[in-house]
Amino acid sequence: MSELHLYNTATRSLEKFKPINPGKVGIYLCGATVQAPPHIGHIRSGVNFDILRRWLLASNFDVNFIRNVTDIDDKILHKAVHEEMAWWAVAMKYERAFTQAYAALNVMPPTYEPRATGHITQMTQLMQILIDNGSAYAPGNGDVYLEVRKLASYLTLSNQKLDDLQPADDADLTFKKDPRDFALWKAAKPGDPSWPTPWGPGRPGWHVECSAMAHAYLGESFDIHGGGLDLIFPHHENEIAQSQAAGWGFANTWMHNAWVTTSGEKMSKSLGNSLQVVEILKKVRGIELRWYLGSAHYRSMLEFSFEALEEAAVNFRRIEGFLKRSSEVLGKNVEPVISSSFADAMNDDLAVPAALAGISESLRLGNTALTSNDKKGIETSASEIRGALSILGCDPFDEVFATSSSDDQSVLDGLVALALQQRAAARERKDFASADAIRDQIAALGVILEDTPQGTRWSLS
RNA sequence: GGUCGGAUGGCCGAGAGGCGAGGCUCAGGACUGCAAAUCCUGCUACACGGGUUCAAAUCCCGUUCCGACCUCCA
Repeated sequence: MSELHLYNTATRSLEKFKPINPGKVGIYLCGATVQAPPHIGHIRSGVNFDILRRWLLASNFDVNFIRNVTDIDDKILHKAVHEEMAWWAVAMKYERAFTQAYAALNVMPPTYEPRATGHITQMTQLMQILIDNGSAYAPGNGDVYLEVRKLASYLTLSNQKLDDLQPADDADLTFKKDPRDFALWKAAKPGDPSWPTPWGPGRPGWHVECSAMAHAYLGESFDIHGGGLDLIFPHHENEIAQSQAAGWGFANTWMHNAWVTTSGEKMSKSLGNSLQVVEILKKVRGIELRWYLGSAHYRSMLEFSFEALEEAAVNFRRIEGFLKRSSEVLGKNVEPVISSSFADAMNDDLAVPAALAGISESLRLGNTALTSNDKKGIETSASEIRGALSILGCDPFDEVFATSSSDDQSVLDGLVALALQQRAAARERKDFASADAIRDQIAALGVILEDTPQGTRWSLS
């Protein structure tokens, strides 16, 4: 069996994964800043790292998965004014939207989901450490800044040089020692929410919450830190700066998922090209959207189109159809099995596309076995496919995807069976006109029939 | 200006010196009362120009085009 290798952004290379504590993995994923409903780019990140998590679990690791919610920032405050709601109501509204989207796509709830506003104490402690050791300064206006020029290793993740950065146009040097120093803490402005600190009332800057919360739940050093590519700079760079200036080792492996793009461009609200998860879910099921988002390699840009989405959905239904037919023929749901080819692909930096090629092969063999009623062959293929789908979070037998209640189901089963008896009788007497009429009529109601050597099977369209 | 990524068949999407990834579409065939489903066969691509090599989509040099980040971003 191969061993897990992951691409580490920090070293720009594929590395063999070595957990700090044998058998355990600590992961921190930058979750949502809850200031708008999630679009499919946000949820792709959730899906990609959920696949990582499921693979680690399947590889017998004990996974501590922390995904934060940043529930206080400039945009949330702006949105609160715009929507005429309290800032905390805005944050909760969109946090729920994210939670619903994660659930619809079968993204496992994190081990813990810390909110920034619940960790002001930890942030204050971190800032105190940084001020005490001279890494940060409070110039007296209520802000606290990190002095980036003092850090020898600053910008190593993004491989940039401090002097090459374009200084922000609006950098205010009244209090900052260097325009590139960033705010750990922002002094309270009238009307803004604030929390007391030794340096005055204020609210967190963007980056400090992740350092404080990662430390709180994962310790000074942990295994994997993840997020979108666009977080490399400044967010992750600044997290490293704060944490390492405090003397913490911080993350060993940095993983970044690529974006969902439209017309080659990153999704964003300002471009008007963002696609909300709730909108897409009107066209395909959650499991199908997940299949689509998870099917590309996590480090590759995924160029969104409705055609590609539909193609992925059709492809998934084909696999799903095989599993359902298999369970009918075998009279049971097969147990998931991880094939060695699937394991090899996943161990190679989560090479889902390569894994998918293996699923196609199993599907072909499985369908052939189904035709020849080779029960052993059916079970082997179905098990391997189900095993792969369970890691990808797309197992159609997973109870989270169950749609109708068993009561409704039994009524439906009975009614369709009645129609099938009528049609079978018509076919028996070679009255194909009547048989086809029955098929057409129930097709109009959304029930699709397929005649097989084992009899007629039906499914909802 | 600095940093990072990309360009692969009609479409989607892997690969990273040699063994035609895979899927979708399309065409033909098998099976079938018909349909559906399924299987089989066919469709041999790597932005451009040089170079290295027995061998290049892959490595090197150059070019074009596209995108991202540079303190709001998944």
